[in-house]
Amino acid sequence: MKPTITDVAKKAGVSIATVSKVMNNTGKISEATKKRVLEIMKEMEFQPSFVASALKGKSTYTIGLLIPDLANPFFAELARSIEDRGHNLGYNLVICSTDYSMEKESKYINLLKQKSVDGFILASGFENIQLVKELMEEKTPLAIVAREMPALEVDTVSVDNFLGGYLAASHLINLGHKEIAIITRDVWSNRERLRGYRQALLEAGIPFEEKIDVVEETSVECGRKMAGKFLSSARRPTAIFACSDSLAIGVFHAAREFGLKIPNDLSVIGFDDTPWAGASFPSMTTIAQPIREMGLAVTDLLVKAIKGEKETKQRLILLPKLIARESTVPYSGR
Amino acid sequence: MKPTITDVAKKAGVSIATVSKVMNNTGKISEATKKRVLEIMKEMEFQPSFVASALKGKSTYTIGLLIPDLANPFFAELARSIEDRGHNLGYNLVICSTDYSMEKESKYINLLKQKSVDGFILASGFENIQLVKELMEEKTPLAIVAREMPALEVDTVSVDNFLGGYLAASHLINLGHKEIAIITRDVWSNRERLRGYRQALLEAGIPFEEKIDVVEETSVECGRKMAGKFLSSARRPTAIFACSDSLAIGVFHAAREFGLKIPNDLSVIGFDDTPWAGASFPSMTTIAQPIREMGLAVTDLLVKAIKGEKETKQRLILLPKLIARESTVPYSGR
DNA sequence: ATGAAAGCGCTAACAC
DNA sequence: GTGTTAGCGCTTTCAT
Repeated sequence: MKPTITDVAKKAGVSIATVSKVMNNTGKISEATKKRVLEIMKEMEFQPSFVASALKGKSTYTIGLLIPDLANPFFAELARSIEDRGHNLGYNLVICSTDYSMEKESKYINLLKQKSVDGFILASGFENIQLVKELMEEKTPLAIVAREMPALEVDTVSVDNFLGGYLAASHLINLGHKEIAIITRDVWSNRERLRGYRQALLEAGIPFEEKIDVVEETSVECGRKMAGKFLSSARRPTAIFACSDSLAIGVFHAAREFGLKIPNDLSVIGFDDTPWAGASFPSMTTIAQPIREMGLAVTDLLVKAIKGEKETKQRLILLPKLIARESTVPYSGR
Repeated sequence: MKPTITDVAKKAGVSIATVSKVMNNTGKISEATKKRVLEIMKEMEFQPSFVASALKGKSTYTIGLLIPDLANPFFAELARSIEDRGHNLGYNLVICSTDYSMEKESKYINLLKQKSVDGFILASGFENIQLVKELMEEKTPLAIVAREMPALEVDTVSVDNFLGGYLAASHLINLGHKEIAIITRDVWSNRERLRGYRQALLEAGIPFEEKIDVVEETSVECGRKMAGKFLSSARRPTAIFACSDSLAIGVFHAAREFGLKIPNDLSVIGFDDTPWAGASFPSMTTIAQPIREMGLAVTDLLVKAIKGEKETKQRLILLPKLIARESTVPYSGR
């Protein structure tokens, strides 16, 4: 069996209290005993049990991350950056994919509470606001990322999705496009992007003709199908703004099916700047989210909350950036 | 504070032992008290603490997953499938990215052992065999996925990488290619693919001319650079087998830089069948790994081991499949 | 500077 | 059927 604090104490000829103090660097102990105990611990390969100390009310050094889908490159990257910062700060990550299901959200939250995680990071797509409120009332440390909850006083790191949509549409408008379609999804972030898109059209005096398509799922296939609808319509758009890179890839496919060349026959802009964007052909113009920075920042926020080092809550809004590549060009008549 | 077993016992007017028995459905209790206790538990929203029961030697219902990089689509997908099956069986997943570093491997293993995870799933890229041996000696439940450790008696789920390499090379050979280069990486899975490639060449009587390039990292950029070397060489290959889809995407880029059309001037085949493969242009011929099946199977194996339901260890080898798309065509002279 | 002892919330013998 | 009790491995007062 693994050695326990009692084994160490016995071997060192001291009490378990002394060993505990040495481990935690608390209380007063003579240099001599400290050194001896430390040696014995090394010798026995003693590893204190987190479970036992957690039971005494200390941290589990584990944080729960709830995201819609780990297999989605955006969330995978986000999770990775949270993992990195977490590990640096001594925390492990339990990851749960919710598939945008409120049922799973509350199931996982409850489960992780039973496991005494130190806190939660809730990522974009977390829909159950009521649950968030309950967590806050219980004073469970909590931070939100890639999502905003305007009505709640909660630490948040997000990207300005409105600006992102605005940038995307403005880019196309500046290139001379007037028939600009948008493919979006009915989730919070996409709704903001849509607002930004509308605002840009409005400012440019382009009539807003409901060239909107709402997909059920953020997938290449959905993007393809929806783009197909646009491309087969009477007045087909000269540019399409897809609210995610994978949707945009779907647009690429649809364009090929219709014998349309990107970017000459159709400009396409995506969102996220996942690796796909740079790897596609032609390479994709897109709106980059500072994913890594978001992950790092939200982890710092949560850990500070866990440690009680913070007084005031904050909202950090990072700005997206236009990455102009090859899939968008000036409009050149029909 | 959250109610404890004592609170419930008090309110129900029974002993904590009774409550415990009701919770765990053990021992003998009258239907009447059982019902009453259950009601009180619901009423108080009592959630038993995993930490406390773990301290008594029971499961933590947490499994540790060690993978090279969560942000890599292959591993993200694998992790997601493990997560799914794990959740169905009542387990949570702590994910640690090792970046192929033995140092991180042992750091995370130790940390998770302190946290009393029930078992480990070690994915491809786990290099520290010695560490695996130690875990086995300690009887820590353990399973390996997407990787083989031929010398170890350990539950394993992997894909036949040799066959994968063989399939890829054979496909190109059957298309009439004779100058077939390979871009690979010095990790276990890729070494096997290389062996398969060599075997196919051997059988076809094609002299093996060391048209091999070993990259340091599985990235688009590395693929691009390495392919560049081949394409600028005197006798440039007519086909390239890249040992991963991202590497293959790099080859796509390089080809464009050299003014070569895929597939007419150069056939390219990848490995993994990540979403990139279907989404690329032209769409990529590749070798598909049954990622999801691997994740499910390895989780089942581990959980059985944790529960002590299994006698014998096993190795499950799933077979890869050629997905023929557009990036490979028959060789048609220069 | 060190140790004895009282738990943290729960499980599992064992007694009644 | 139900309750008493002794821990699991550790932290933390409070004596000494």
